[in-house]
Amino acid sequence: MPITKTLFMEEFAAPRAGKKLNCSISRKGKIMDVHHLKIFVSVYKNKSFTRASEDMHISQPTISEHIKNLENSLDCRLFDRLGRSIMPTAEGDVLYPRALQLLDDLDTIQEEITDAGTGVKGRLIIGASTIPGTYILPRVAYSFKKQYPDVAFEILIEDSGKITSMILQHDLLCGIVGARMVSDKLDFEPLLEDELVLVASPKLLDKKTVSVENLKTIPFLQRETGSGTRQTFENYLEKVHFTPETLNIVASLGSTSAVKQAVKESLGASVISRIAVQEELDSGVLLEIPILNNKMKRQFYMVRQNKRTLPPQYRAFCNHLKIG
Amino acid sequence: MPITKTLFMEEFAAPRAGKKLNCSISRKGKIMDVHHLKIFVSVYKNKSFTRASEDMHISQPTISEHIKNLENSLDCRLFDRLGRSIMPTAEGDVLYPRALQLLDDLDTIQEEITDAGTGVKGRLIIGASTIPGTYILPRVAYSFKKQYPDVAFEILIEDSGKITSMILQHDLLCGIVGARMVSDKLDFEPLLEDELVLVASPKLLDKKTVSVENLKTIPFLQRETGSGTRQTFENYLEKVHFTPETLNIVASLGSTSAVKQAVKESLGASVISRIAVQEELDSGVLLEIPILNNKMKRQFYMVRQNKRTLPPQYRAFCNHLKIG
DNA sequence: TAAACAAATAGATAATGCCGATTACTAAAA
DNA sequence: TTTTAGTAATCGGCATTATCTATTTGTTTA
Repeated sequence: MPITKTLFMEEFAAPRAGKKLNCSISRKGKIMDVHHLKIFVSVYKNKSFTRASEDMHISQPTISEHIKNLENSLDCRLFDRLGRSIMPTAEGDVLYPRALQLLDDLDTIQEEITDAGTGVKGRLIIGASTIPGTYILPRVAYSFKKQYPDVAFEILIEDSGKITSMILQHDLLCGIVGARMVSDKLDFEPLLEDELVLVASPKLLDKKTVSVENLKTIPFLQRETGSGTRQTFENYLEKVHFTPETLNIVASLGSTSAVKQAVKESLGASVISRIAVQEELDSGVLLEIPILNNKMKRQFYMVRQNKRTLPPQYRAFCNHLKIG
Repeated sequence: MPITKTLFMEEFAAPRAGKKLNCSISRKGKIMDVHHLKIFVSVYKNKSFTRASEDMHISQPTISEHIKNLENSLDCRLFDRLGRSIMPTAEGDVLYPRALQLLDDLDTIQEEITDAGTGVKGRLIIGASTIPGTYILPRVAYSFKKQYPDVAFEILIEDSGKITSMILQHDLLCGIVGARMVSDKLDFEPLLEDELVLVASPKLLDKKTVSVENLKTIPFLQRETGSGTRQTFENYLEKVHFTPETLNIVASLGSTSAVKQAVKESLGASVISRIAVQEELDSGVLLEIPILNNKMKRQFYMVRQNKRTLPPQYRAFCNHLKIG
């Protein structure tokens, strides 16, 4: 979504008019470069070509040559050669402070680049599907922020399919999802295991267990296509040779909490992440009904483009997830 | 004097501590140069090495090479190569606006240098001895300012010797003096002719003319050593085989107006530029006493170091003097 | 799978940077 | 004046770098 897209595309997309052929046909083709400026500054400070050459550990003829080049590219004299000594011209006097400034700016840029590559700070946008985004990431974000206070942590919750495709389109750098997608561009790294459990309101069902076959007799609530929960469930059904179409689907809902709410209101049963219903199970509002001889394990993955370089705050976050 | 010295020496003299061996032992010895940055900017804008190469009229491998160099010198990746496309890394995103800024600054410097070499503006300090500084330059300055309003005109009045030596020491770029000095470093260009006249108060003398011989009978006021007026006068005496020591010197004074005042008060006679006493001669306060068969002509010169490059406002002033 | 496209690599050549030795010039000293 | 010392410019040559074309490698699309 545009929220995150701007992160990468803002200036990248701007064509910026003007300043076209400014490097085309200059007198000698030579352009004022950084090295020239460094030498100029040294000559100006030392008031001597020879002393500048000692200062910079290069030969005096090289200094002469570079100053000449610089003078040619600027089309002016920078120093009057007076025999025993030199004096800067008006142009030299103008150039000197600017050159110092420019070299300073260059150093600053170098520092900023280094910092951008090592400083754990800035926006950290993690895409996540419902379960990790709601029940896992907030905790992780808290402890991460404590360690790296300069990071602005943002959690973007969409279903697993949406998150994955955003990463494919470079709208997002990494995410935590509950379903793998076949793509050789993406890395999926297993993070933690979850279990889907069949839950129902005690008013709807009070059986202790069900067999797979019995499933088709139960009114059923399901998630939308693209949901990792749904995909895990369907994979499970396939594995146990149960045709999903024979389920008695009473509704398709767009979020875990919507499904949970509907289950609480006895509209049907559903399979939901244990982690998302743990509270309700503990309090007895919902009932877990084990399926005979089977568990629906599912894995959450960290997903990212395998070719993209992650900024340091993202790398730190990935480490944080694996370690703590 | 320090007033003008600062013009050339201010930053020139400052050694500026710190930032010593910062260019010494970097990984590949390569330094981020302007050309690299231009190529980087083009790649970033075009989102493609190939399109950047077309844009800049160099080959694609050259672009690859330069980006690689830049990446090495910054010790980071700037673009992730994704196969068909590229995306800037966080470092690339940081570098881009800075690089644009830096290239802009460079252009600005070029413009400023050009301007410094052609723009008739800024301080214009003209050294002058008493006569030209008092009776000629103010008029010239007025008409010059009218033509070039951006010039700050300053007249520094010292005697001819002082002005000339300041120019020799680079404390001044040009001056107008009434006496030549033998030096192969200086250019003296004749500007205008003046005449020294023998003047006295009517109370002191009422002769119509005097002979050279009669001079020793007259109480005489003279200028200090270094004065162009005095030197011209002594040259004259030498030419007519008159020994200056035989003059009846009653006082040596430090300025033309001091001498003039003293003459008015009948302390003695003196030789003064006609231009400086024209008013008094016209009104009859002072009397011009021609010396038989002789005129004391003297020349004013524009003087400057022959090796120094003059800034544009100085060149414009020199032209102005010759023409108008 | 083949075709098209983009960047990386390789090998060759031209341009440039850099050096040491020398020259030319100036200023100071003998 | 001549000599000496100091400083920048020039020269010839070597080393490095920039750039090119041709090719390879890898990715995406048909």
